[in-house]
Amino acid sequence: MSRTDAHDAHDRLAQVLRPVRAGNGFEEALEQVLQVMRLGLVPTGGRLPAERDLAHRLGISRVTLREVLKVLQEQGLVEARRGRYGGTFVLPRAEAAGGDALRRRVADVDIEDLLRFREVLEVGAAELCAAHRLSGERAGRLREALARTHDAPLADYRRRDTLLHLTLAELSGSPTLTAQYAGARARVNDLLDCIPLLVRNLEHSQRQHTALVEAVLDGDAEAARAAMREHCAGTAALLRGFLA
Amino acid sequence: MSRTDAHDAHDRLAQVLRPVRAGNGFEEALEQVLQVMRLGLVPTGGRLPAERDLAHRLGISRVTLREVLKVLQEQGLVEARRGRYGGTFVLPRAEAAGGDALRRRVADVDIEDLLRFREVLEVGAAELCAAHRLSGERAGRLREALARTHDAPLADYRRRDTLLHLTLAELSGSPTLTAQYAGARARVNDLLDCIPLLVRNLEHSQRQHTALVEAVLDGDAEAARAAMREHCAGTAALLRGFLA
DNA sequence: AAGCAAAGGTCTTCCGCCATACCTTATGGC
DNA sequence: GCCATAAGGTATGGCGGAAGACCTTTGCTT
Repeated sequence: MSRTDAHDAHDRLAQVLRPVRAGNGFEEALEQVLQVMRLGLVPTGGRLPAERDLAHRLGISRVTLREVLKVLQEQGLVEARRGRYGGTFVLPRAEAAGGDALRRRVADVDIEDLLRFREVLEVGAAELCAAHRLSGERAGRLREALARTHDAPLADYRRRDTLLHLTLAELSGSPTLTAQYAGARARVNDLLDCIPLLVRNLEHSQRQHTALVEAVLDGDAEAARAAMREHCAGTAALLRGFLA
Repeated sequence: MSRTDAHDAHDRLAQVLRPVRAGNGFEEALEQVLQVMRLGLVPTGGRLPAERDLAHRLGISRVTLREVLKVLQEQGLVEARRGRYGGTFVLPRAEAAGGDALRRRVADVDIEDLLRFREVLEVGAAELCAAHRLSGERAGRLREALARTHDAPLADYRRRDTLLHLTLAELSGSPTLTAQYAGARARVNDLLDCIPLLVRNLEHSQRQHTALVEAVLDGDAEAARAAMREHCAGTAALLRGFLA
């Protein structure tokens, strides 16, 4: 083994060998539940899965999950209701709520890393979808998701936007890609929560969405990729501008 | 919340809420160490990081790591040497060794998912690298990695090929992308280990590598993307052909 | 030849998390 | 109006894994 080889290998080990569990099980579970809320998969007022179910899905014990939910309750993010048809419900975000936690999370995000990774996933998903030529039912889901962003009240725009992109990721046909995108998008949403929502950007975004969906449905991979790249570049520029 | 909305959310929760720890810490650590070996980051005869160091990097205790290493020793994959300048060394693969484990791992891989995800990452990395216009030192690393695949003995080709692609991923400037690619590539290598290595494919692969690197160094994003997509499609077709 | 340093090998203590069972509350159906 | 049911709330015992100190081996350095 040459010297260069050894050097390369050493550097790479550092990149590949990552902690097998980021923090303890509790923290990871907390991140996941927060992710579900940040992605808007459970909207304000909606109910999270029952504790037993959720714990099972996350692969943790109910005791640990309840630790997580306790924290979320204390932060005023969710509310537990007892009795049949009870559950854990997502509360409307009380502005300041979680502000500290948010700022802390955002502080140690590598923004360039995130934006690049996100772009790669999104552009790739768009291209795959276009190349597949989405079948009727799937094309319908995409159109539906797009339409929902159009008649969205301002307060729900981010959520429906997220859902549109998530739909595209799903339709790419790679569950791994979907999961990775979900994680990346949750982090992007954290960043977006730190900057103002400008109506002008929103309109621009709408046009790009429309062009993107059309390209995908036309099976025009080139155009789909270009549209998505432009769309991502827009968000990226916005975030870099406000946060850099 | 409309019915459709609820339905979507339910389906998506299943995709996003994944077990917080796939198996126990031991199994995850085993996967990671195997990954390092499968990627060829530590070549045959090479030494893994010291136990204390490795355990620290993986975020597990030394006791647990030693469980992992014990298994690898029993499988004849590594050898422990005591004393100063001792360590855990990777043994030459004794053909049958790990064959069972390999077949088991391969059996429950979603091949389409993996190949799609891999293509997205690779194509994205190539495009990012081309768009960045690699600086001198970084361009040098890429050229170096390419040259190493050219004068590779057949037995070491897979490893150097992996290292070339890994270099490209690194140069994309997104650590997350690098890490994800490493994981995906380790799984791809598992699949490749199940099929014969054809010299004809290898030559073809070489030409594609050369074209790819040239495009990247030229800063021609279009060409880089096209070259990489073709390259991935080649491997994918090969794997689908042999394993489908 | 002595000894120091760096590695693997061993042991003990303690905490976190899991599994399980059971209690309490609220609602809709009979 | 009762009560079955589905949800959250509580308590207990057991085990896996983390932390850290220590022992043993070996080879280079002086």
